Amino acid sequence: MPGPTTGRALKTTQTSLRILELVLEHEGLTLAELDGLVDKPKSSLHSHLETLRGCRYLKRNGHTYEVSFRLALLGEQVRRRTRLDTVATDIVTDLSKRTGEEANFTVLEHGRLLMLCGSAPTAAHDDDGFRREYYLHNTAAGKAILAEMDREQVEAVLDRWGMPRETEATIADRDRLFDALDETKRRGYGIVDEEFAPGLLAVGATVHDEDGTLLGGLSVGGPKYRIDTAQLYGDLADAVLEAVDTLEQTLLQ
Amino acid sequence: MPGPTTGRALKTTQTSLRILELVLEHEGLTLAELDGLVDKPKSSLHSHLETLRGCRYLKRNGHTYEVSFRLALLGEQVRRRTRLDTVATDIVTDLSKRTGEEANFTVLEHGRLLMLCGSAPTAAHDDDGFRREYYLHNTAAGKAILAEMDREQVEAVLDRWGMPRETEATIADRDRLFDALDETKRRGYGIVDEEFAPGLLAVGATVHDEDGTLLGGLSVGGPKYRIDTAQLYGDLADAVLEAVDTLEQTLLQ
DNA sequence: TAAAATTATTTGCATAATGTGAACAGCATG
DNA sequence: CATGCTGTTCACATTATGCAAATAATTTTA
Repeated sequence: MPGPTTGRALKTTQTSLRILELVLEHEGLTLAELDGLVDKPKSSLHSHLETLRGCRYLKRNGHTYEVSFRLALLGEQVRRRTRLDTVATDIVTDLSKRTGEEANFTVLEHGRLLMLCGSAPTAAHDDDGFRREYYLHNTAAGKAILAEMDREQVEAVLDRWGMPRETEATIADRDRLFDALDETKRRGYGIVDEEFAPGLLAVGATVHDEDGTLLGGLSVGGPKYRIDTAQLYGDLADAVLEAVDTLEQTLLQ
Repeated sequence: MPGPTTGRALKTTQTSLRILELVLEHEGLTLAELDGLVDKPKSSLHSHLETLRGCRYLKRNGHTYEVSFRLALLGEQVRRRTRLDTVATDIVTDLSKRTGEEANFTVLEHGRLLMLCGSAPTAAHDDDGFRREYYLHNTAAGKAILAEMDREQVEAVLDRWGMPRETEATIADRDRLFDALDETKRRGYGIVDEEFAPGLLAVGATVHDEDGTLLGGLSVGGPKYRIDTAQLYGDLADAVLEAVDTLEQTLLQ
């Protein structure tokens, strides 16, 4: 599950963090329950849990472990560090109002998209227990991002995360994806036609740093019964590209 | 720095997490800079950093490491798990409006108080880089909480966290603290008179679970020039106790 | 442009720290 | 009172980590 690292990966840390995430995902676990989820002896799990507790990442009520509120505070620190969050929020709400559809801003990290701000989490399956974390191959913004990477980078992303099917329409074949990405590149923005969720159409485009670094993506979408093709490639696409522009402009102030 | 654990503490995990927190605190660090902060060889630090990156807790731009946004998402998961957050927010704003002073709700965790919701972080020194994390011995809610613990538990808290001076008035002596706690117990709520910040008066009381477990504290406070003693022990104290009551009532619905 | 300095990364080795399973303890249930 | 269940401890084997020095990559300086 942990990704590639330069140098030597510390397995102790890896399993500790995996356990932390399991506790978060399962909203409180006992040692015995964890024992069923992880292939390690109880005594090892015990050490990890108690170490995480000692470091104030976990706490316990009786026999069940829970993630500490401290994690929430630490997380907010991360948000506060950047202007990105507040700036994007305004632009996303504006984009949503203008188009009448749901909009969101996602950040590219480790080959996934994390929703920083936007409408309520979409219909996506809660596959990793977290929501708000998306693949690149089946999202509008994600495809726009992949289209900007060179083949090598794309392969690296796919190697790490695969191409899980979300719907019937999800592109699960590398060659077909590369074709789609060529098209995306020519077009200048990404499209998903029910590849992410049944009945969902969306447009997405990439957002860049002041020095051209890929930050993430902006996207709008809605149900197919409300949006037709002309709109998707027309008004909606224009709105997204315009929003990207204002966002990038605002960021370099 | 890590606290006591039952069982064996995993040092690898401990230092990994310490490094994570250092990166968060210092808003991006290079390996070389970290080398100055932690007493470990560069090669070890490298392994920890890269492991944390592999697990998507850190990312890097060039040579500087930063904490991933993912931590923000994980943190939000923690908040979303509980009703406490939303319920307390309403009551805190109400309390603040009624009294005209700043109010906040803090949660007890690992012998510290974490501000879950409330007015902007108070004038406290940013001693652990995080703000929003308070000691028990020099806060109104904290003293109310300590007053409910038995001596053994109080000693444990003090052993772990000490009694750092925040101001001249901060109680830095155990015996004097225990005297103050006896008084607090009789009174039914905690008071700080410039012990937390110069010129700041505050009242705080404990908040309990549906089954009587200590959850945290609610408090109101403001500058000395606006609040006199009669008010502090009168209207303000009453307001806090009333707010605690509604909060607890709402929680068990 | 070359040399120097600064940074990150790799590697082999010694050893400490972790993984392991079995034994122990603590608690509720029947 | 015994029987399950839970979590906790322990001694041992082994592996994974810490370490220091060497290498590589990069930037700075001359």
